[in-house]
This record gives sequence, structure tokens and C-alpha cells, in this order.
Amino acid sequence: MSSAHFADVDEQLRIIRRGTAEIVVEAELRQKLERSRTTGTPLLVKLGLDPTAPDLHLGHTVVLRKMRDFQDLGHQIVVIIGDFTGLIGDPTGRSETRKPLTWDEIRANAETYRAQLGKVLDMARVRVEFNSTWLSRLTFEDLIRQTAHLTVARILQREDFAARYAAGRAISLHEFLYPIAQAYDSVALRADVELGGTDQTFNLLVGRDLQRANGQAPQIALTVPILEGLDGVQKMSKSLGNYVGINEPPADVYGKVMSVSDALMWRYVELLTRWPEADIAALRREHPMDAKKRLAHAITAMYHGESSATDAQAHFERVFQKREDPDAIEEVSITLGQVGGSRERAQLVRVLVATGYVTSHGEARRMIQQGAVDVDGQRVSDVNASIVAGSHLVRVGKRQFKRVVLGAS
RNA sequence: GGGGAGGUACCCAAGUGGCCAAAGGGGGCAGACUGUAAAUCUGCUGGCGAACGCCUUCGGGGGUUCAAAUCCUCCCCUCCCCA
Repeated sequence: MSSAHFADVDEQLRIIRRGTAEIVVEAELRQKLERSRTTGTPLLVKLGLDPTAPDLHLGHTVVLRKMRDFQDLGHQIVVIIGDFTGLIGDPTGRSETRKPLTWDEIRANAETYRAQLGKVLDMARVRVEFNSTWLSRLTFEDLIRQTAHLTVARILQREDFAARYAAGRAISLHEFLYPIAQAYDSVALRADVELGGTDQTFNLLVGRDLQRANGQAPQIALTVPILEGLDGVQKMSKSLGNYVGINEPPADVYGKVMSVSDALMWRYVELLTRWPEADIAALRREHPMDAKKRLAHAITAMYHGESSATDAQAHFERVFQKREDPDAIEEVSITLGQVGGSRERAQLVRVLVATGYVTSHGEARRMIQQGAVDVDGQRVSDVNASIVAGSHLVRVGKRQFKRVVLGAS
């Protein structure tokens, strides 16, 4: 094996450093890289994923992009589907012990992952592992031996535990097992590097402890910043509803990025693009809205391609800036019978529910009262309004458009 | 094992027999203003109903009462102090 396989170590480090929050310990990473280069052996770089949320959003892509960097540098990346640790769920204070997923569910989720990860990673060169493979085989004795390597004081250093402990809130004992299980993954794999968001720092460090205790060289803990969600405050997450899913329709991806605050936009530029500094500096001199359009376009293009991004932008400009009707609208057919209408007309309120705009009649009524509902370009103010059979363009709020076809039977 | 404090709507939190679908805040949604930005202002925020109203909800089950988030009882769960 020749060193020609791998780039110069300084060059590798330069790429690895970009967009990372912290590298523990960088000097060790350098050593590992040097060794890898001389022996021609790729580093084993690990990332764990939660098996219950296979819908990736932009937040996940920050760390995935870093995985991709390692991949491009010629290293072996391993994605671990945490099907076993999923029993615990990374402690957040509100998590309960979760129901074990069935093997079918796990497989289905893994397939979803595979498809989505392919948007960022070169799946042909990704090793995918399920941590149940080794964790489910540990005996109680094994567990005791592993847990003996850690102290309560150490585990309570974890911010989440410390905060809850101080506040007198519950910490279930099994939650302590989560970091240990994740750390054991590193032992089982003999990981050289583990990636994660900064919220994973503790878990990654426990991996180091446990590897050392098991006679292995400790992995490098490399963290990337946590991406803020659309609200700009809390981390992007599906459960908070402040996310942009990479599988969402292009128009939604584009629109959601446009709705982000000006301050947050630069954060996205920093974490989601690999634009050269000079370009970013130039962008800062543009009108924020134009800069944001470029960002929205770029992000949309990453997951849906150039032409979809361009279409999404055109759609955005047409619908939201010029306030014209969209040219492609989802069409929903409903029958008068479905909404309990008469022979030729039906209550608008019921139609709104039937089309899925709102979830209850009360909500539909509220929307109308607040002037949020438009039918064929006319704002509706009467809660008891009805619409005649036929095709109508119905808008609820700023962004929900549907062509409602109200049919006879 | 003993003693004490708690469990209220998406979250925090008030409410300790009727005026409670339940104060206040956060969040969310909608409207105005805009660049679908921020900030700001306004409204809404359990379900059914045009409406009077009805139904479901205050950890769970029983009970007292004309009436219970509020009282009694059993159970489940959490935190603190002591052992």
C-alpha cells in the first residue's frame, strides 16, 4: 500500500476542520491520519443514527456532510442504525423506554435511511451496521463489567443529567445505559473517529473512556454545531416542527428556507454550504432577500437538482411575491355526499375539513373568522358560507392552495 | 422502611365544591405591516353545533354531593429529607 491513496495530512486536517465545532483530541487525530497514510489503512469513522426517525432533515445533513468529507478523503465510514439503543432513546428528560421496533420496521426504516443518506453520502462505500448485532448478545455479566468502568460522578457530568438532577427531575436508571451502549458500539467497531452534534459530546467522550478501558486506542470525538430550526432558537427537529426535510417537495424546501430570519440565514450558509469565504463575503453585500434566494436555491438544488430548484424559485416569486395563483396546484376531489351537502352546494366549513386543510370544524370556522380563507380569489367572511359544486381554488392562510373539485356523487 | 411535597390542556403554571373548557406566560395558527425576514400590533388556540347548548378533559379507578380539577378512598408515578 502506498501513501498515494491518501492526501497530505495537513490537507486532510484542513478539510476535516471546516465546519466542525470541536475535535477531541486534534493531535491524536493527526497521529491517526499519519499512521493511516503510512500504512495505507483508512480510518474507521462512525456515526450513529436513531432508528425511529428515518426522515432526514437539514439538521442531519450537517454531520452527514462531514461524513462525506471523510469519505472523500478515502476513509471508511460506518453508519450505525441504533436499533438497540433505540430501546432507550437518547435521554432528553421526557423520553420513556420505547417499544422495541420489530425487525420489519427496522428493515423498512433502514431502507428509508439508505435512500435518503444517498443524497449526501456515496452509499456504495458506506458500511451500515445495526447495533443490535452486538448489543443484544451482551450478557448481564458483560454489562456489569462495562458499567464498572464508569462512575456516577462521571455520568452526571452529562449536561442533561446534571440539569435534571439539580432540578430534582426524574432520571431513570436505564438512561445511564444509553451513553454506555453507544460507547460500546465504538468498542465493538474499534472506531477511530466518531462524529456527532455538539449535543453528543458526552456520549462520544464516553466512547473514548470505554475504548481505553477495553484496551483500545480512544476514538477521536468530532462534533459539528447543531443547526437551529426555522424558529432560529431551538435545534432543528421533527418533533418541534421547525425542520426542513430533505425529502419534502422542492417548493416547500425553498419556501421554508425563505421564511428563515436574516440572522439565521447566515448560520445556514455556514453550516449547509461549502461556499468559499470570498463568495460568502460578497453575498453579505447583497440585499438579504436576494442572498436568501440564493441560499434557498442552493439548498433545494442539493436535494432535488438544479431545475427543480429553479422551478421552486419561480413558484415562490409568483405566488408569494407577486401574489398570483400558483400554476401547479394540488387537486382534491370531494363529493357533495361526503360533506353532507345538498344537491348542488356544501358548507365551506365541511369542505375545509374534508380536504385536510384543517382538522376540525371549529378550526375551519376560526380560519374563516380570521379572514384566512379565500375561495376563487374572494375572501370569505361568513362562517356559514357554502360553495356550489364545481371546481374552486381554495386558499387557507398564506401557503395552502388547493383546487377543490366538488362533485355530485 | 419513616416523614414531607407534587402529578392540571402542546409546554410551564394558577386554580382547592358551583361564576372552570379551566387565569397567566410560552409555543402554535391567523390577520395587519413586510422581503412568506425580523420587530411590532390584533385575534384565535378541546370536540360537535348557525345558535341556546351539549359532549370529552385536570395521573388512574371507585365514592360523597343537586354540583368535583377542587372533598373521601384505593391504586400508579415523580421529587426532597431521614434510615
